Amino acid sequence: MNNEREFRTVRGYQILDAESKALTASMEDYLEMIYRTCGEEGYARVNRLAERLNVRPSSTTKVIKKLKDLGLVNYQKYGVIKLTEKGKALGSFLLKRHEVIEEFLKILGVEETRLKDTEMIEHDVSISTLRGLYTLNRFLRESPDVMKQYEAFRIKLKDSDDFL
Amino acid sequence: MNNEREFRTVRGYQILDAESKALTASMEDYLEMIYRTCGEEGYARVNRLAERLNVRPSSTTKVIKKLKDLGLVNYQKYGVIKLTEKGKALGSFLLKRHEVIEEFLKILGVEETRLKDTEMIEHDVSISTLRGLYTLNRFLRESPDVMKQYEAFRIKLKDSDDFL
DNA sequence: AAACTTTATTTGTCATATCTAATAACCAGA
DNA sequence: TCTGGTTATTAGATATGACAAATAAAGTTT
Repeated sequence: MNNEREFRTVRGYQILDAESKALTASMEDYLEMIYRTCGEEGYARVNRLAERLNVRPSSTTKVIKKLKDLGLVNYQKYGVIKLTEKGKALGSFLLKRHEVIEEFLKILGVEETRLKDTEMIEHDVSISTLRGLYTLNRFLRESPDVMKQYEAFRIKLKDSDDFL
Repeated sequence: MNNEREFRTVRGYQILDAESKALTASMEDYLEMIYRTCGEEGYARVNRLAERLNVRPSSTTKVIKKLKDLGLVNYQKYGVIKLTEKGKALGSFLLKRHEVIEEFLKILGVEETRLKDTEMIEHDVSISTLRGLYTLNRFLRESPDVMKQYEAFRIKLKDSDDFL
């Protein structure tokens, strides 16, 4: 048997991805938040981002510089942060991705940890998985009867709980 | 409106989690692989783990030491690695979690990147999400008719593709 | 038991992503 | 225009998790 599937540590993938020039998870978080903030407030600033992301302004400055180097934002020292076209496109994808995952977790019935789970998971889903989630969301959204069956099943299982 | 949800970067959560003494993603990978390997081969060794995880033995040594400090494995220099009772319990949970996620991705129709996605996502799901996935897997597994509907829906959507 | 092979450890490096403390630039009111 | 408050940057520190190269211990073979 060649049952040796290619396992990797998470960090292994991060290194792999960094080589193919994608954003890091952290940069994705910042970009997504810039996109949100520009949408809601017209522009973004270091302190505002830091506040919304629960990090220090100094950390934010560093990341903004990287995003600028990648041509995703326009920015100069002490100024406002705005997205380039490229940044808007990416930002909009990131936000959409977030929403797809969050909707899915809502369907699953995750309440308490939904935002946290979304923020953890969003960086790690491939396009393929994301499409799958999107499709499943739609399927369940558009089939209320199935959704009802599912909810009934969930409740039924709640007591006869053989896992966890 | 107090619409200020508590956003965090991934690293933000990692730091939060580290304080509550959980394993890091990396340590989980190693522990899961030790569990697999002990199951399949009776025991684990540094080189074997390094090989299966696609890392270097030197990296492995470091992590094994940490797992030992946490009371999850028995190990001494140049020896074999075995799980403590605590380690077995955790390892078994980690493997189960892996399987739940992988089954779900299979249902979603993720093929190419299924293993990779699983390995990325598994560290990031809460118990609550995991339960949800487990339940959904069972629901779909036990309702072949719904599964068929879902597959039909997926195929129908494939052409009229309004997302990605 | 000496030589050779396999296995594992040590040491030092690199990159990411955070933080704190000190400093600098900007801006508005008196 | 000076000056105080806000905003942002810089510099230096810490932690994680990976790597390679050199070294050391253990095991095997004759």
